[in-house]
Amino acid sequence: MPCRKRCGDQWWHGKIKDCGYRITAGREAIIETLSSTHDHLSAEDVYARIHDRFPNVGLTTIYRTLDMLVNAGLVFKFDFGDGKARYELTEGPKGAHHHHHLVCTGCNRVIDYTDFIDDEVELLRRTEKGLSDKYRFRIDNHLIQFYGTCTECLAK
Amino acid sequence: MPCRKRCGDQWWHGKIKDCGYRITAGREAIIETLSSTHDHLSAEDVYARIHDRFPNVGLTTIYRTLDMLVNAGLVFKFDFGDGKARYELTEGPKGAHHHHHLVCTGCNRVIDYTDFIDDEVELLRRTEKGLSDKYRFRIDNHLIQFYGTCTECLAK
DNA sequence: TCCTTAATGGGAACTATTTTCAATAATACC
DNA sequence: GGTATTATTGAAAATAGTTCCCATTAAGGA
Ligand SMILES: [Zn+2]
Ligand SMILES: [Zn+2]
Ligand SMILES: [Zn+2]
Ligand SMILES: [Zn+2]
Repeated sequence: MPCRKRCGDQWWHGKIKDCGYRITAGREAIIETLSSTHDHLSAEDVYARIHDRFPNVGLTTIYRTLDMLVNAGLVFKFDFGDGKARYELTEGPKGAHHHHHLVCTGCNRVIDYTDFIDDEVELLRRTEKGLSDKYRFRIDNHLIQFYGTCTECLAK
Repeated sequence: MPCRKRCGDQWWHGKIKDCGYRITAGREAIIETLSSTHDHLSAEDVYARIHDRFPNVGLTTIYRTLDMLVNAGLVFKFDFGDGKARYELTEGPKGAHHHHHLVCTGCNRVIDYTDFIDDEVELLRRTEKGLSDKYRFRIDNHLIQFYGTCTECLAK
């Protein structure tokens, strides 16, 4: 039986209120779903995971909400090349958990990695500075993905 | 009036023959189109640019050919978040012209940059090595994109 | 030249996403 | 609390990019 009461403010309430958005049960469910996994969920995936407890949250709302969350900077939208968009929280209750991706072109498996991030971040900072100066571009975030073949697919 | 004769081998003929693919007029037109621009063309864009001279090359063939070229490693497929895939040659007659992307989330403009690539490449090499050892993943290529707002959109 | 088989195009099918619109519910104000 | 305002909503229809199907064509090897 789902809790429909506002059981105290959540860590993300401020962030979306600041953008002028309202807090609704659907949004609560969607963010909760995203924050309870490390998977890279599609809109349909989110729908499937929510539908049991919130049968009255439609797919349209999922799309709209995810879009809104991307706008508010709470969610990052990816494309791994399989025709559907994937979504991931940019941060959790405990703060950001920044990572990059290793994508298998054989089976579409995606590995999050945080190793080597330190060196990368250092370089990225310099690159961002150089790029934004040269092209007069305000850089908000970046996407780094390595494509290749995973162990399982190599075995075939 | 289009030249339908095989006017001598092109630089890419070997690459696709080696993969067991045949040389056809449609494929010739598609690769020629990709190599004559630095734009990031969608399948429909390619179709539009070819259709005058090759009215008998259908959209299906464009999709199929682009897919095949991605397989053969001659073309890279991107997603800039506007719902359609974009294609770019990985190399030209004179060899690779590797670059990364700066994507404006306001107007979807895309800037290719090659500045700072040297530092990046050095780091990427190390990262790739580390990642492929740790995750036993064979890395074939990478995608680096910075997202932000371009000068024009900042002015608004 | 002939034969095998990959490649083709046109339309239909498919799939992810967006739009529309009347109904609902979250916030602001009292 | 009660009410007004206005964002949010779900369902169905519309859209758009991409893939499938299948009878026909043509590339490349013999
Ligand atoms: Zn794999
Ligand atoms: Zn991830
Ligand atoms: Zn812009
Ligand atoms: Zn490019």
